[in-house]
Amino acid sequence: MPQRPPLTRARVVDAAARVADEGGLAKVSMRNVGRELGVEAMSLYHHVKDKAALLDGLADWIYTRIDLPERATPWRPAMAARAASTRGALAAHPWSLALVDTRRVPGPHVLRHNDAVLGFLRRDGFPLPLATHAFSAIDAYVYGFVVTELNLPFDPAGSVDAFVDNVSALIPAERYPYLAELVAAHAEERGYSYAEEFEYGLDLILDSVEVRLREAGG
Amino acid sequence: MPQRPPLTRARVVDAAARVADEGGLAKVSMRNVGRELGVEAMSLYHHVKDKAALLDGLADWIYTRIDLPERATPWRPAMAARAASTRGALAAHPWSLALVDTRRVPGPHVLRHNDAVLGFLRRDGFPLPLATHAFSAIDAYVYGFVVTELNLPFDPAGSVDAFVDNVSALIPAERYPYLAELVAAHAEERGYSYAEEFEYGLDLILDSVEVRLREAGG
DNA sequence: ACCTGAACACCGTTCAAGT
DNA sequence: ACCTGAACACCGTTCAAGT
Repeated sequence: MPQRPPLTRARVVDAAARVADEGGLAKVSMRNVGRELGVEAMSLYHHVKDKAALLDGLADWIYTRIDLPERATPWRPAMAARAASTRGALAAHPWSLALVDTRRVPGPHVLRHNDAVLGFLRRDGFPLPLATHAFSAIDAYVYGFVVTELNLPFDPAGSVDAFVDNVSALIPAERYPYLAELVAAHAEERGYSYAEEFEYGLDLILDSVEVRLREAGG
Repeated sequence: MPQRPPLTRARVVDAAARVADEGGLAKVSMRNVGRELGVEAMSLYHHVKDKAALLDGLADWIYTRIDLPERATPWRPAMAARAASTRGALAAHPWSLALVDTRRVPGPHVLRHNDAVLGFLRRDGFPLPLATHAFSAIDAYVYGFVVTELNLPFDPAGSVDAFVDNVSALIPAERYPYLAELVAAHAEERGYSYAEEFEYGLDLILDSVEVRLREAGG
């Protein structure tokens, strides 16, 4: 009786995702992923060509965590929901962004996702060029937002007090007057939320897309 | 007589940038950076705390390559120029994006840059909230655009023919009809340029920002 | 076909030792 | 104060050997 199910490429990639979730991308080594599966590192080479292929697998894996747009929804809330889902998945697995950066061969889940989004817009009346532009702009914005979000010098879910302490130590007002003004304003307002910031920027894009769609007679 | 100038933190970071430019981020090891400077790896530890600090230095270094907005320019072309300069710097040093992802402590050049941009908008009539929103949205878009640009399965500077060959092999039309349609359209048009795509998306954001600025009485 | 152990050429980092 | 060499605990990957 086999103590463990046989290795497959999918099981190897899943294990790598678990290792990355626990210890970050730096901990994803052939040896560590092997250990996660109760197997020697060298066994993995029967299922992935090399470590680069394993990372390609991880880059595709994250797309299994992103919802596809639902057929019945109008395009604007559908795109907003997709953007939120993408942001959530990338933020929940912070290692994934670094991979999206560097992988050059899109995996099957990436292709399926992109095809679905494009199809959704086309069936909802977008001319092909506008669908392309909108898709490209929204995706760029979402990726970039998560980059800056993960890169914040404070925990966005944390308290405003901690935020102020943390940042004002880094930002002397004499040297960076406008950044200091910004920090002070946020400290006063107390309601600053990065989630709101996300939606504000997304609406800037979607507003313009809506104008262009009307101009195109959609 | 000293054969080489004494090590400094700045010289160490410059050397690391050279190593990254030549061989990618993976080649940036303490040993390789040491070799670039004609010095043992262990000597670097007198100038940077550890490898993480060296990477922090690299993440700040890229901002020395990005132009600050010029005082006399109106906000819209100034923001467009800054976006283009940022995109150019990140694309010219592809390793830099992966670092912006993961570093949590902004360096002095990052702070100076952000302060300058914010100040530019404020002096040009932007209320603080709108300046913040615009800055955040533009930066997210630029970062994310470069992510997808570097991630393209073809060389954006290459020929359209190569692009079509490359992509259509990856994208069977039966499985990905909308992606296939997109590829076919681009192949026909022949003029597709990722530079135009960049500006189209940026204009989506800037158009909306302009509307908001007028509403705010700017 | 699938898994393994030893081996090779690398890592980051420590430490005691040199100047 | 600054640089070094040896050492330690890691890497990815190869290869010949096992089942």
